[in-house]
Amino acid sequence: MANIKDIAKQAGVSISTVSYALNGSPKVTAETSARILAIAKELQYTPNAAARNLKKQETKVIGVFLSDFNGAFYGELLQGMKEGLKQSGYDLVACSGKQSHRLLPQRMIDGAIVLDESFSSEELLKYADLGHKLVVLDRDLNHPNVNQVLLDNKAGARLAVEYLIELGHRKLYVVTGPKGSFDSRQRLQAVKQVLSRHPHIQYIEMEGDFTKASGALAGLQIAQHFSEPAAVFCLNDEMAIGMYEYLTTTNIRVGRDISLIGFDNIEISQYTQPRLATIDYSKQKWGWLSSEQLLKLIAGEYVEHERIYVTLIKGDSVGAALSSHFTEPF
Amino acid sequence: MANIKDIAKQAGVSISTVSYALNGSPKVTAETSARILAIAKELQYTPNAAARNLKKQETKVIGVFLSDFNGAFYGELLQGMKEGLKQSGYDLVACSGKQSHRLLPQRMIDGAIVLDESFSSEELLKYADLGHKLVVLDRDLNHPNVNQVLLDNKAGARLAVEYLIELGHRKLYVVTGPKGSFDSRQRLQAVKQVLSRHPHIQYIEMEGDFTKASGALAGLQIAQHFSEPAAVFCLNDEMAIGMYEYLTTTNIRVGRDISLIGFDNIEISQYTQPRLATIDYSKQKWGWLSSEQLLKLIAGEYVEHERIYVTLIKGDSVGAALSSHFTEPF
DNA sequence: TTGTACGCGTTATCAT
DNA sequence: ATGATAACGCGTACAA
Repeated sequence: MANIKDIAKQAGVSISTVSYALNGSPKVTAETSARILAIAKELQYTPNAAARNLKKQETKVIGVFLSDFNGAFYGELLQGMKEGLKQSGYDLVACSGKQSHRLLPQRMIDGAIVLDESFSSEELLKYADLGHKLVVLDRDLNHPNVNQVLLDNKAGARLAVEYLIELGHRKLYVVTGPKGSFDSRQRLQAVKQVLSRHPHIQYIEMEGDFTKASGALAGLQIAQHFSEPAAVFCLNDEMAIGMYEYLTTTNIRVGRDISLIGFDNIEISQYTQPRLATIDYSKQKWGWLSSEQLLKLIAGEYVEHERIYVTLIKGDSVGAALSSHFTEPF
Repeated sequence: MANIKDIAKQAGVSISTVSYALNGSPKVTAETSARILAIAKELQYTPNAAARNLKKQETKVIGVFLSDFNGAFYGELLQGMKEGLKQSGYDLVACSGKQSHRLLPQRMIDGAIVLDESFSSEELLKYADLGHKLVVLDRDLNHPNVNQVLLDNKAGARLAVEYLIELGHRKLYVVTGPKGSFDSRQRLQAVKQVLSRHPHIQYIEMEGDFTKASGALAGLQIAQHFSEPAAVFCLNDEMAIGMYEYLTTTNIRVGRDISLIGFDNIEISQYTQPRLATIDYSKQKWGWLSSEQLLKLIAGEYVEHERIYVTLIKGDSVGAALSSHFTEPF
């Protein structure tokens, strides 16, 4: 593997001349430069990143820490991040697992975007204190070196619950995410806020973990005690899909007996019959904005926290509560 | 950010002593070592990867090049790779896009696993010639620095087609993947091999591109000209699911009018009603084996190409051709 | 154009 | 037996 020294030898010049030529500096004559470039190509020269990183104190790589690589969910997000890095000269690498955290403190990456609940906030703060630049998508973390790009979870949950209430539903199941989840906590908080203004609503909370399986399980429990039409708000689509799939194996009809709404608008949600009502937001934009914010942080620019807005997507998985229920005596 | 020099100053020793202590060398007394370690922790010392990589000529990071981050497909694969790297001291980073190819020649990674048709074989061979270690999952590439871990595509396609033929089907649609796809080519070749032994089978080839949308489109075309029960082999599940979803909106019933089989056994496939017949293989094992092979290549060990075996998963999306068709005169 | 110091950790060599 | 000195890996950038 040829290095800058080999080229210098071949060209009969000093290594600094080679470096200048390779970097397009005007300090080298066009002919010398051309000769050097030709030799570099011939020797298949590629700069050694370690040496360059060492000198420049930067790698031009940013990392994304994900809790896992599953779900069509991440695809769009990462795609958006790449979009935000286009022509910035930065590359993106995705990592998962505690092992790879070392990339940050060891400075193999110039900054990181974090979407991994299992990455503790203490650890993140430690890195931020050491000067590392971070963008977090899944927690509230205030530090000059940390920027937040968060979903407007509360607005989303409000939209969902109010939609159900408007349609006349008076019995609401909510299937939560895992205990540690920031998104789940925020969504649940908003649900409770809305419900505090509607004390007549019967509210049943069920614990899930954002997986399809936990949604199916919740569906099973609801089906077992089914007595009257009800609304179900699964705090993410994954669980809503799990419940939907379970319910199709029963007599309970989604959209008639159970009004089901999710959160995230993942790809499958538009394919269910009837279509799953859900809360939508642009994953592309989320990713794009995150990487952009990180670049600014790295550049030392001032950045304010960003918020990703959400919208309600109506779907026939949610039906109107039958008016008979209103007229029935309690 | 503290470096080894700062620690040496604090401890009143030389930097080499610090280095020895940090690396657990027996050349330093236990007390000195303990003192140094304490100071290192206090100063929150973390080695600079660039400096270490420069000296050691390795990064202990391997890269995976993917064509995109979509599809639940990659999750298990990457999970498997991580498994194969456990306790090897290596970390895994996933990349996508031509931009990030630089990580390999610039030696930011010690080797790479490639599952990206858009990464040209010429480029890969160039890197291999330069001494970089590669494992390819999506092409036939022979080079001492390249190892192949390929699916047994041909066996899978044979299983699928023979299954359909055994059930009496005499009309077969095959929906292919994109032209450049190695997997698609291999599967198609095997299909034709089997069919050459069954000249009486009516064979219709349709071009797809491995996306759900292209499967749906193929389904539309089949539905428009539907006249008699037929079998369809979509060369991946993604397309089969797309077709399945489209067909549910028509009068054509999967498993009765159209016998549908896919390839990959992705997660959704087990949830369709009726269950999608498909070809299964362990994505975990594929990933695990790939990373293991790469580690061996990097270690300079001799490795032979590996093959991932496949099995047939029967499902009610495939039904027996009605015997009436046999007794009918031609 | 060129010489050279620098970034930082590793390790062989030399001195105590 | 301990520990210090210095060379090394490679590219960058300033001074000469």
